Amino acid sequence: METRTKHFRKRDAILTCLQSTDTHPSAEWIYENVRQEIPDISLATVYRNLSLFKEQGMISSLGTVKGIERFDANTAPHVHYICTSCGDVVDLPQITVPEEMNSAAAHASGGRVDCCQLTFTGICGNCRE
Amino acid sequence: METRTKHFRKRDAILTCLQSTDTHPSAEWIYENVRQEIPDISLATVYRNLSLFKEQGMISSLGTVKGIERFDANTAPHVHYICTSCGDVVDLPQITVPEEMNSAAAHASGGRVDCCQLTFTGICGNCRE
DNA sequence: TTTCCAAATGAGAATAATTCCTATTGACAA
DNA sequence: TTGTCAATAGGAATTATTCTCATTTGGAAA
Repeated sequence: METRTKHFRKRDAILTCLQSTDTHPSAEWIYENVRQEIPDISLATVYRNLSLFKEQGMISSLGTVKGIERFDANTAPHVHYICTSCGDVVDLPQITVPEEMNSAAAHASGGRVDCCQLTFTGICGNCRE
Repeated sequence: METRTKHFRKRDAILTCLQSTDTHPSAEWIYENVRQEIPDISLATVYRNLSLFKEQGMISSLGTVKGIERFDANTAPHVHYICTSCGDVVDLPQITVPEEMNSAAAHASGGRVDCCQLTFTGICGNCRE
């Protein structure tokens, strides 16, 4: 654990919170959680720092689920399963996108490929009862 | 071309507009385009019918690009390339997700898989100059 | 034709996620 | 202590999308 001054306590708390969950949370969720330890944190700070982290490539975003952006501390390429009923997101580490698909995509698009997202959607086991 | 009564002229125009482009447009874009032929159409009608079409499975949504939802008349599974600079979306029909990945995802998640989305992001040829 | 009904719509208000603005605070250097 | 600058809180502003409701429309019954 690096020695950070009080100046960054909140910023660190936001990152730590995201890193310590596998729920791919929203900004609001992170806000509520960090608030448990740091009651005077502001939602704007959460948004500000999340977009800062994202810019720096320290975290990634899954895009929006039901209109709300979801974040992920895992920046390595991996596959997601999203339940369209409850909105839960889980990783599917068993499945990987073959490397040659990336170069195929770069070739086919004529552009540079920075990232690849494979997402399955459906109804999860819980929601089907 | 099915015989629809005049009652559905605007609804049809929205669907036709989406079907006649490969730009994966936003609601706003569709609104502006349909407005060329039908000046008194309202943005609410565009949103209303797009979500109706989506519910009925007649169209699909790519999710949001830069915070704006993008639609697609092609409901068959296919791969997209999104430029993070200009926001353009193109299809990559050359690339397909092997069928066995779907069943693997269903098995790994323990849920039902309804759809699978593979999206590559990067900087397109135009934006790199 | 005239009347009636339900679906479709327009216009603008309402909502909600996200971003912006400004005054304040903490850390550090001079 | 004083000056500076980054980080922040709090709330206002923004903006895509949805909602409300009065109105229009086309079609079918009378």
